[in-house]
Amino acid sequence: MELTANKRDNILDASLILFAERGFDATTVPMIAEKAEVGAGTIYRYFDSKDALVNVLFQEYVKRFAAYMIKDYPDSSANPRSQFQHIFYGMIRFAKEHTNALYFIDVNCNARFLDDKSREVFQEMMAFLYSFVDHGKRQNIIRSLPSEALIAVVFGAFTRIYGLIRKGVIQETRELLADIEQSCWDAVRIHSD
Amino acid sequence: MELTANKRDNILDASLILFAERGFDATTVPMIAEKAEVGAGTIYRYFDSKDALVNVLFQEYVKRFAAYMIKDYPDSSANPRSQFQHIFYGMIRFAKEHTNALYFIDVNCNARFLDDKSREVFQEMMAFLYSFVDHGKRQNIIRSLPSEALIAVVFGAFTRIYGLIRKGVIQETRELLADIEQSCWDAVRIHSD
Amino acid sequence: MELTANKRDNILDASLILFAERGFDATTVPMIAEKAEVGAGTIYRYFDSKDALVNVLFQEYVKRFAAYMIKDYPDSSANPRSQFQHIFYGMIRFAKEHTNALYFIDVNCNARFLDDKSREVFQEMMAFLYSFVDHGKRQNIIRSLPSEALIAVVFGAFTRIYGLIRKGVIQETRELLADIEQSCWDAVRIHSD
Amino acid sequence: MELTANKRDNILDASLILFAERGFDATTVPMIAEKAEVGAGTIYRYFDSKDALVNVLFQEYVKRFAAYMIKDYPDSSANPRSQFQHIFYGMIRFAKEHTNALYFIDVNCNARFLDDKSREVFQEMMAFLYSFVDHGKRQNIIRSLPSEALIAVVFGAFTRIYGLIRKGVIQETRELLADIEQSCWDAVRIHSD
DNA sequence: CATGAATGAGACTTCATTCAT
DNA sequence: AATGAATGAAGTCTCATTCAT
Repeated sequence: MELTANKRDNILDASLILFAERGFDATTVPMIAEKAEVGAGTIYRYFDSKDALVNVLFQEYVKRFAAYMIKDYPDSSANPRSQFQHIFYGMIRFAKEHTNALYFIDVNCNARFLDDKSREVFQEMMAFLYSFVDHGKRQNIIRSLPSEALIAVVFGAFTRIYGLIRKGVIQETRELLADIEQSCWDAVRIHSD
Repeated sequence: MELTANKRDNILDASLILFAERGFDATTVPMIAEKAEVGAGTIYRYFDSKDALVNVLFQEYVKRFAAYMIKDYPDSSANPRSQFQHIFYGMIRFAKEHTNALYFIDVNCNARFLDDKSREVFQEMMAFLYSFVDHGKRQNIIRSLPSEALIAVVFGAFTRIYGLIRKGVIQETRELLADIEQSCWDAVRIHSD
Repeated sequence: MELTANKRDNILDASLILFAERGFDATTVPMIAEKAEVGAGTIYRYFDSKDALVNVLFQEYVKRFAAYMIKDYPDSSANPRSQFQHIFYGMIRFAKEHTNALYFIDVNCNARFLDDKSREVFQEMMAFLYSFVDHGKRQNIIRSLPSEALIAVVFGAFTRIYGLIRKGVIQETRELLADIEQSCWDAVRIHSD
Repeated sequence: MELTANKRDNILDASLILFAERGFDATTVPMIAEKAEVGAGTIYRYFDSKDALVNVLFQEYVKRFAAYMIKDYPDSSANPRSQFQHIFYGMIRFAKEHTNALYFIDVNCNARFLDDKSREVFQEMMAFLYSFVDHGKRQNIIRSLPSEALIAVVFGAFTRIYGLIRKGVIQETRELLADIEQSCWDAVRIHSD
């Protein structure tokens, strides 16, 4: 009868689009229901509350995002430049496939509606990035700024860029992405000149 | 009667703090009234609606932000490096004095509740940045990426950094800010090495 | 297949417990289904609606209650004292075997969800009690108060007592029940002293 | 502008009528609002929730009920007969002035929605009745049945009678009330014959 | 027959806005 | 001019009932 995999996924997909477009508070449960093509009550068969829904969504995508970056990550013997490239292209792949998700994570990673589990999952992902930055700093290849700041610079720049792509302001070409990658690397690395 | 400048400013100040802390939709008019120490009805003497209030707030701070960057801006004969520095330290001065405002502008610059006037004011500010970037690109000093992308990188990085400062994660020292400025410049400039 | 008599009885049993514990409006159909160990939809194979269910339940137990009192009832030549005793011990037997039912009937005998049939069945039972009271009043053995009032006194006292027993506040001993019976008889009979 | 004392009282009055007529769960907040002639939202200016409202109502009337019985209560040197009469006529006065309240207290004194405070207030009232019963039992004037049972008999009978009066089934005359009082006293006293 | 996922009407509650004071 | 009590539209969530399996 249903062509789509299942209703739970429809609800999550619809939520992601709406939360990214309008924000959590401006998105109503009936809006989600309509876009997911389910009854409003159905949402409560899959999620305890609107809050629970947004937390599940956050956790699922943060985990997936982490997976994109961690998969095939060069081991610690690799040089930070190639590690950075790996991470950055993982971010790009994730952003390409889940454009709204990246924006959603970025905007809401400090939201008051996130529960402990969500914060924990987010911190785990950040921990991975901290370890990369620390490694690069120890090798005198990455600037000796606070790790949080370095990550913020790259993450902030990257999500902004994908915001522009999402809105169609700029075109996502292989060349552009390579340039942005270089630009971000230049922002965090130590320059010899 | 009142010792404070006036009620209108109290309302704007209270709104800014709450909108930055909780977001527009999660902030209620009575919350604003309480923090502003006025009656809820009083807010409607100064602003037509909650929407009108947030638009006035947005416009006032965008204008002020622009003013910080534009004031004493080196003329077009100056080199892009010093222009960038001027702009960046203008952003820093604004962020120092109006921490919440910067975050508020950043998060809401695409919000659905902004009216035409707000979008226009924001675009005016952006236009100033475009002109700077274009100038630098013509001189082969700034990378030949889309201007929107270059601005996004700097703005994204900068607001993220101030988010961390606002939350107390990192300390705002003269040294840190200089390093961040250099980092952002390295992100947009063309490298000779 | 099933060891229990049948699903219809399971549903009625579960309903009785829940309606007595929580009341009709605070009992949900899924609650009944769970306690009856049937699917929620199954309830609608046996009863047209939640309202129909509660009416069937009410009617079945009122009829059974009446049967307990009427069975072996001393004929009209018997004296009212022994008739009263018969009725009272019928009530006790019913209450012992269907504690929840007595409370359920008592609380809901004027409920808005009862249909005409239920009211009729209840009135039939009351008619039997009226005839007993009238008989006793004609013999100057029962007080010349309105029959409704006399029945209310005994019924009110009795159900309250069984409420206490149900909750475990007092112990149901043969002696206590005899005392209560005497107490209730003293409430309705004419005293010679 | 308003002729009625105030809206809070209107809300409590309307609630009492509806809770008595339909029960707590079958009464909706808009129903209360309509009967109280206030907006639905107004109810929440005076009470935190529907639950809070019903608890306030319960406590207020239980306290008032206790006051009716306790006022001018004959001291412990008085005989139990006159004490009983005092209590009973206190109940009658309360029931006359607050017919719905008595029924409401009676039906809901074990309701799941009552909070600790409500149960406490109710127990305080019951404690007064226990002390009367115990006093009478010590003097061999009241039957040596559990105090809970004796109170239940009188309370059960009395509320049932007032239920009939409320519904207009029987007329509330001075004579009837005197007879009922005697009847209830006969139910609890020790008989010499 | 039996099930339980799905539904949507309607419940409780919040909050932007009005208006009598 | 300033207030805050009052409002009711609209939000989140529940649950009696249906129906495809």
